[in-house]
Amino acid sequence: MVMKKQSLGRQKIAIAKIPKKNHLQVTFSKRRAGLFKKASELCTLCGVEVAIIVFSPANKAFSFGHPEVESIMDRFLSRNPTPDSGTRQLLEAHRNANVRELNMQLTQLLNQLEVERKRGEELDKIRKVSQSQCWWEAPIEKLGLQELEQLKSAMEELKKNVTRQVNKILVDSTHQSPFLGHVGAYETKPKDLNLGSTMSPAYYAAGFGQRLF
Amino acid sequence: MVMKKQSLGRQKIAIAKIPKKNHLQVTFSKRRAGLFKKASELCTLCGVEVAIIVFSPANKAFSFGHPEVESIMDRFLSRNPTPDSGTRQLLEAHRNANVRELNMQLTQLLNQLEVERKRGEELDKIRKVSQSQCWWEAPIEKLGLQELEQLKSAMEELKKNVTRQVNKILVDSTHQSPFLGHVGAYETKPKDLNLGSTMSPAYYAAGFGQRLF
DNA sequence: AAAGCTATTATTAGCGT
DNA sequence: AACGCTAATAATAGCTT
Repeated sequence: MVMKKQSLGRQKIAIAKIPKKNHLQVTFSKRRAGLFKKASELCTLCGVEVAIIVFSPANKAFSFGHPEVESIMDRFLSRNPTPDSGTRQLLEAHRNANVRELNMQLTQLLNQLEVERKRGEELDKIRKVSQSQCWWEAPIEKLGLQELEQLKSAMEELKKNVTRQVNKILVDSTHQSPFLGHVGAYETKPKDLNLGSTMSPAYYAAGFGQRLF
Repeated sequence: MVMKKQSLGRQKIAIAKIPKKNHLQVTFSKRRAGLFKKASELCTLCGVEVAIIVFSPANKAFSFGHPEVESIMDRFLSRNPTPDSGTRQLLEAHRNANVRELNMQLTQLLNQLEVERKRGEELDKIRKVSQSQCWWEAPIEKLGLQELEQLKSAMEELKKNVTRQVNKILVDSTHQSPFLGHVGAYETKPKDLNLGSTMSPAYYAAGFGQRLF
């Protein structure tokens, strides 16, 4: 009796938009729940206030709030005077700082991308060369007459070279001259995206508010 | 020499308010970062909008927003009874146009980078295989004695095959086999490596709002 | 406080149902 | 679409620096 493996288990995924609609929906639901759970734990563990608003792919609003989304938003907004008050310049400066930061990340990424692209091309080239050098590996029956004769003489030449080389090494080896080729490895440094942060106080535990429109 | 175990690693904790102040602060920072990261991933994976506001134990406000905390809050509030901000959103939108643009580029680049990285890995793998299959392609000076002798006998065998084949074709051609009349370009069909690389068309990016008051 | 380091626990991707 | 399962990845508690 053959038991097939039930599942490969969790697979690594790239953080990029999920193309398949239904798959995306499932992931959205699961991860939204996970996010709200994390928020809830943060509230309980640290006694802080958290509000989250999520607009789903179907444009529906989901919210989490402890103790209340609205009160937290109000508090937040009251600390963020509408951009016609005196703090505007501060916010402006801050925003500019963000822009600068983003620009830096952008530049860094462009450089990285260039490196990776070059590397990709390099490897493409290697692959191409390797394939063109290996054309005679194809079934011999497929070769044309001219090619076969070319191959034949190439073979004979190569055989001579090889024989010569073998003899050379046999001679050299009596003189103990070993050497090894070394292939350098590439090193990439993906540089983590930096999560920004700041601060504030509060208490209590979590509740899930879900709104469907 | 006795090495004491460096750490017990992660320990299970109950989800209840952490009593030790400094410990709580550390946990708050770490988990807040984790929460924002999760939110960012949700944004990217599902192309949705998320806003988070957290008031820290020290009463400081931290926020995460994609694309912008304010715009999401406005959208949320406009669906709920609290209409007091109407024209602000437009100003905000304009003000943040370039930030959004940068964020988009950033995400696009991140996605591209991921694809290129994958492609690089793929080709690395191929190269490795290719090298192990084609070790004899390396400069002949780098080959070891054993490899050279292997190569030599392979060459001899190949030469025999080639000679035999050439003769066969010569004989056939006297019988006017029409197949071999032309010596055209040899066509390889290397079976293009199919990199399933549909790029996601750049969706928004996570913006990290950072406020210091 | 902030950053690094594991040993662990927690989350979740890809399946079935 | 929601739930269960499980192998695997990801997050992080408790330390050290």
